[in-house]
Amino acid sequence: MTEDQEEISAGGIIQTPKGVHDILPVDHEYHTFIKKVVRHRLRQAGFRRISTPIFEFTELFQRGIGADTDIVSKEMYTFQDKKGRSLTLKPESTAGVCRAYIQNGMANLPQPVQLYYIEPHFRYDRPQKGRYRQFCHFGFEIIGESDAALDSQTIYLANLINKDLGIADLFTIQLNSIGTPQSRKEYAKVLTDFYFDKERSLCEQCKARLKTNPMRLLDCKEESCGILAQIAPKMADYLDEESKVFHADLKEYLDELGIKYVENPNLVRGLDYYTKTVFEFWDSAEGAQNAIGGGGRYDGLVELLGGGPTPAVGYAAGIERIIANMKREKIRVPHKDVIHIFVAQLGKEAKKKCLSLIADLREAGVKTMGALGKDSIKTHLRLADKFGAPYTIIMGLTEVREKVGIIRDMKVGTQKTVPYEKIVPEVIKLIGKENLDKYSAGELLYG
RNA sequence: GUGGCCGUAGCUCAGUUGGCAGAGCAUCUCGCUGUGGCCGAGAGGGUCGAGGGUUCAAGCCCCUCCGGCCACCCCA
Repeated sequence: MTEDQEEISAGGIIQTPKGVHDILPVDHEYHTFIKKVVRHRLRQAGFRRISTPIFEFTELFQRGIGADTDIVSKEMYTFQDKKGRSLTLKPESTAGVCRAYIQNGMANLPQPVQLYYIEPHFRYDRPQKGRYRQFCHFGFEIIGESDAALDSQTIYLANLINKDLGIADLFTIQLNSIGTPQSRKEYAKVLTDFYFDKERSLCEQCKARLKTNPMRLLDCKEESCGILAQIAPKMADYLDEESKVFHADLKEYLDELGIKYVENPNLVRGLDYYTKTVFEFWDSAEGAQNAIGGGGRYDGLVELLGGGPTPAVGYAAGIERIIANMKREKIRVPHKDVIHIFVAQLGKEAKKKCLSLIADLREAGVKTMGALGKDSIKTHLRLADKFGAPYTIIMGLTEVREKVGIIRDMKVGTQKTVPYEKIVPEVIKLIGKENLDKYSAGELLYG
């Protein structure tokens, strides 16, 4: 097969590349609903929305996420622009949000700065259900203040959103503290020393991890590695005093909020920038470690990216995974993609009359469809039925001549003739004022 | 990146030891020229994921690739 053909699998028909897909109208019902919940809950809590660019300089992610992490070392979509600069499609948003915080001088805003985002992200990974090369994350960040109460708020909000989505009970909150960078460095050294003469018993991957990120050895699933992890020195014993107090405070606040969590001393997280608090929402099913969301504190990131010392905490979750879970639980979401009325017409004069009638109905907030390209009453009624319209307006030459219209109740099959100018008010009465789709963007302000 | 299962119409799937590519649903048309659903008749829609090989003959056997799913890895 030639290179050209590799990306095109079916005789000239171009398909989507591996791991990406269309979001069709039925899936947008979920996306829209989830975004609505996220926006609502975060707006209530004083967060404001931010969008960072889809691509950034590669260095942002290398520095921010960590060059040795899986994300950076093997999962990024990196390319060069025409001037040879290395750019990367964003694999996550926290680094970009911190860059934006610095670049836009947000340190001069009242602290902490609370931001949220709903954005597409990209990772070159082997696809599976709920795991795609382009995926949508929502997330939020509290930047500029350090207090365990903020961490508790972050976890609370994440859990609250899950509750609104009907999936909170499916997930267990895994919680850990990985300490300050200093204490982590010390602990990493202790671990490295512990494993020094045991390297032969480790799996190939762990041998490599030992040099890059020794804490990763703790959650390896290989049997021999697992046994060693059991007797390895514990992070908790090497936590600095500050982190210990911070973690104890956080647990106190979570208890106060009535949030259940599981302490997981082996929870590490794949991104380098975390400090102290780390947490993930894990599938409660036995043995499952699939996460729909995770986050933690990253007090060093802003400084690492060239800003001043700025503590921060945040959370992010995958929308496709949330949808997969909602579907598995047979949770359906309300949506407004239903029409109120179908306008059926016969003959050119009627069609002309219907054009303004359709416009008037829509202006009044009645969701209206017509089949302007077809010319048979039978076809029109059949379409009205297929679209599930509760009412159909029928206009023919007779009605145009008599300046009336027929309103047909599709469920009962009865119909009545009303004067043309009474059609809109009559329809509104039938649909119910409260069900109208009135669009208002709010008053514009000038000057 | 490693291993396994899978790929036939828009959807769900039959297709026998290799022998003319099928069904149900959906779509469109007609029966019914201005009245939907039900019913009946008909039509369109496929290079059987792609390419190559074996064979008189391949949806079926062999190889490669593409794609989906699952387990790793990792994460959201």
